Amino acid sequence: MDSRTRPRATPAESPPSRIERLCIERGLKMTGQRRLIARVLSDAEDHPDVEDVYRRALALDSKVSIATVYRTVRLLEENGILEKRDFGGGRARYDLADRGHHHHLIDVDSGRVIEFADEEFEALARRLATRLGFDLVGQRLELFGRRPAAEPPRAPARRRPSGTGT
Amino acid sequence: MDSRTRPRATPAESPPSRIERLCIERGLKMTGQRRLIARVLSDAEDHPDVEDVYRRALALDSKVSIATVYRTVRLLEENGILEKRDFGGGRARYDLADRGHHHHLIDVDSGRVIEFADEEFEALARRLATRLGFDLVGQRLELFGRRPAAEPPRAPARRRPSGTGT
DNA sequence: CTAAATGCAAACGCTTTGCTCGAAT
DNA sequence: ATTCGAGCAAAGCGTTTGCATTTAG
Repeated sequence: MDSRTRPRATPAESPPSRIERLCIERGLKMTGQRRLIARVLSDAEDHPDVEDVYRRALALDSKVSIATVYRTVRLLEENGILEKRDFGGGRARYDLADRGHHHHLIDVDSGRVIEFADEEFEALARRLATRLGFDLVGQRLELFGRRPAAEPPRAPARRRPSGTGT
Repeated sequence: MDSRTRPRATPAESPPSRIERLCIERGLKMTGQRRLIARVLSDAEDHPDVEDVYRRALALDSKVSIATVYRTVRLLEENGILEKRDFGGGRARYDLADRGHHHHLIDVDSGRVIEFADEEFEALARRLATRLGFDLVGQRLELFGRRPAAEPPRAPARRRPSGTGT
């Protein structure tokens, strides 16, 4: 609230994040909190859920409400900037849309998420849809895996494995 | 409450449903409502959500609470009798576990769900996991498709397309 | 200046749970 | 008789929304 945080005075503060640029391109009104959220998401290398984004945003500048994060994340999704993912467990996760088509392998022991893409799978998916009499308009592939027993899994990680991904 | 509904007097009422048999095998206590829910699920050829099950159960005998449906469905899942599916949209859907490994194609216009299985995909999934350094312990494949424009889709069916599937 | 975004708290939809009463074994 | 299930209503969790205030363009 005082001078230390310096809300949004100098626009030359820091270079616009990738998402911020995309927002401007699309003519979205850029508020301080949108810029903040845009940065958090641009910098994210994982698949944060809304609360992750909220926490990281607070850590950077502190003055966003979770409602705004929800609204912004939805706005970005509607504008094709973000993609909403559903890995089960209630929370929605997000990642940049322009990272291209990819799927996920979830390490069931650590909760870590690995991205991958595969041509062969794309082709197979299309073939399967066709065989069933449909045009493929979307797909979702998730693999759940476990590292082959090298060391005994120390922490089965129950609630909220989130966080680290990639 | 009165004689019309005849709660659970004669055990010879009707032959036990498949799920009821499985429950008995596993030594689960069989109450009237469990028998009822077991029948609804055994007869279901689609992927009902809890409320579907609840409604169908009420239609058959009327005297179950939705809490019991939730509890029973969870019990059955924990006993490997049911599988919980998440097709997005908040509601969990269920189907018999012993229908074997299969995947789903969701008709995005009608919400209808088509099941299919594919050897080639299974093999590919295993290969992908291996390539990433994991043992495959689970997978989820969903295709979203649209019938090639033969007739214009009459009802885009937004909320709760549920119901018919297969 | 005007339309739109934010914050806050209340509302929401699905699911779970605490507690008491009733039923299954 | 004893243990476990059922019913009901309240609570929980992630997400959305109404409304008054602030802000971007």
